[in-house]
Amino acid sequence: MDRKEYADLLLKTEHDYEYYEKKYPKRNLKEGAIVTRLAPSPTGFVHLGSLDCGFIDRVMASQSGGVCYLRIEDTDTKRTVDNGINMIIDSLNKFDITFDEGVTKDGEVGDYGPYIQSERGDIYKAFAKKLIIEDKAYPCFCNKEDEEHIKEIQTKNKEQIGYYGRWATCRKLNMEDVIEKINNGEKYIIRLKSRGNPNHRIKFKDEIIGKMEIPENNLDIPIIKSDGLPTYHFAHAVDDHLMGTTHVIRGEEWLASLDKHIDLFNNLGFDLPKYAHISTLMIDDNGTRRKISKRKDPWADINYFHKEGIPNEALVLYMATITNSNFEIWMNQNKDKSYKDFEFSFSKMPKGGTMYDHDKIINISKNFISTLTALEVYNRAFEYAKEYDSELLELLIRYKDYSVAIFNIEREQKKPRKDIAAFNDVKNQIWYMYDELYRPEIYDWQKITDLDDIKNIVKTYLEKYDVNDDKETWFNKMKEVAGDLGFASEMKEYKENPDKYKGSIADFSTVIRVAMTSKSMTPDLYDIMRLLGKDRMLMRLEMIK
RNA sequence: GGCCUGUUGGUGAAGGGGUUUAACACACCGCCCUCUCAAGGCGGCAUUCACGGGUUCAAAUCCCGUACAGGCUACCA
Repeated sequence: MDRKEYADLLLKTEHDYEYYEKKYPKRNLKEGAIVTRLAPSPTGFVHLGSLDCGFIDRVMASQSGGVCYLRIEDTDTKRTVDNGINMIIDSLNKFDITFDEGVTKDGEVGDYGPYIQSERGDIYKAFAKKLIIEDKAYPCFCNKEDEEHIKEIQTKNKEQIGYYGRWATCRKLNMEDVIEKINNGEKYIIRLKSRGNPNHRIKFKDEIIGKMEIPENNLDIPIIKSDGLPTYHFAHAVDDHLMGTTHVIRGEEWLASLDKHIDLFNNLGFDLPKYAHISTLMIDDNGTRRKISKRKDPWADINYFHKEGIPNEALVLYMATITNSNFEIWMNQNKDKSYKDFEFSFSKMPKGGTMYDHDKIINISKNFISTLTALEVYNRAFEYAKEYDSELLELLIRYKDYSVAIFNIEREQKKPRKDIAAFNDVKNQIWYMYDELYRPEIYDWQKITDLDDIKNIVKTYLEKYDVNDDKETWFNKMKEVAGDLGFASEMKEYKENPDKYKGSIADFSTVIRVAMTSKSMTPDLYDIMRLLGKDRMLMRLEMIK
């Protein structure tokens, strides 16, 4: 039996690797264009880290005039979830991450498919066969127990752990042994026959981390599992070669397997793509840093931000901010531009580990919302309420114009109000504007706490108040009434002689503000009063008790 | 244990031999403006870049060691 027949016996394939090499031609790219890919597993949720990676894939491909495609890595059949693929596509789309090629909701786009790994079984096997024929791979019949046993001895002897060299017993099997075992129906996997020597060091340059040196791989890593599907490492080498990926952008946790990937690319005779290992998103957990996890950190799932009412755009801006530290400075100088106009670079991406900063996201969100028009805020609040707050939704529907007017207070101007940090905060900011939710409240920290005094102040003022007053008149009337009732109408006068007065104009207006809104912190009182109207204010006066 | 990576203020971080009396942002604290708050303006907030040694006229920046942190060490990705 020659090696070709031997390989055929080990792995049945429809085509050989030459067929696939021919089927997928080299890409025609313009100078400097890069090809990136996002390769998530359809496990039923999208990790914040995947979003970050997808953001970088998209942005780096776009700005170079290249291609960014979506590949689905579902070789772990135990973890794949129904509809997981659509979920990934939908989620990513919301964050402005779209793909030029690969898996879409209506089938696949592009010349390098299939883009779903579970549908590429024949391709992986064809390349594994190539390795077997060239004596660079071999079948292994060891089971879990055998490997555990090896590991135990290795640990005791303080030797390198793993399947390699003299420990790799199946490596020594000759063709006859193998054929006999197969005829006996024994299960097997295919392993790489590594010729690496860990005493040799490979010089390598990562696009982000820069120069580094790692020992050569000498482990006979599995490339085809017993279920016939490839391991991540093997699929990575075959796919990224065939699909023409120029830049493999992935999480830092993969850095440790780089030696294996280099070994694989060399043995397969493929050119090594460029690598960019992006730093892991970390969280400060009681003083120690750790990788964010979906179990412990709710925000690891990007749906969390939707529930919080944080706009997708804000999260994208946060991604941009942590991707290149100089982005934030640029953005502040180019407020009218899109993040897509910024030129991101690998060299400015963080090394090591990026701290997840929720305060920063809130701040970005607050600034972003402040740039929206009143109607946009209304629409977004509406969408949010539709899912999470039926009480607010009802009010927004019943009083649409009124609500838009509320959102418009101090909004559409050069320096807009920045009170809404996220849409889950909307009700907390404006509830008192709706009679349905309004509850009167008087606070003991107020300068004036006597109920009769308060009622008298509000009543006297409301008698003079006219909804049609312009702002200046409005304020002059307030000063006038304040003066009549023994308050200082000018702050300066009050500061000079505080004992002469019952309080300042500020104290006076606080009485009105609290009596009308039951809050001490509100937007512009003039606008609020115009929206409430005299009748409703008189009603609120009656409610004081 | 082994291998890889990192360590700059309250926080995220910029800076990779002299232009750093260490950028910027967030947070915090003052003051100003002001009908309140928010916003805005002004100012404060690291005598110092984990520690020890070395190279150099000169180090946060280069080299070595130590400590600490993280990642990987699956027929998971």
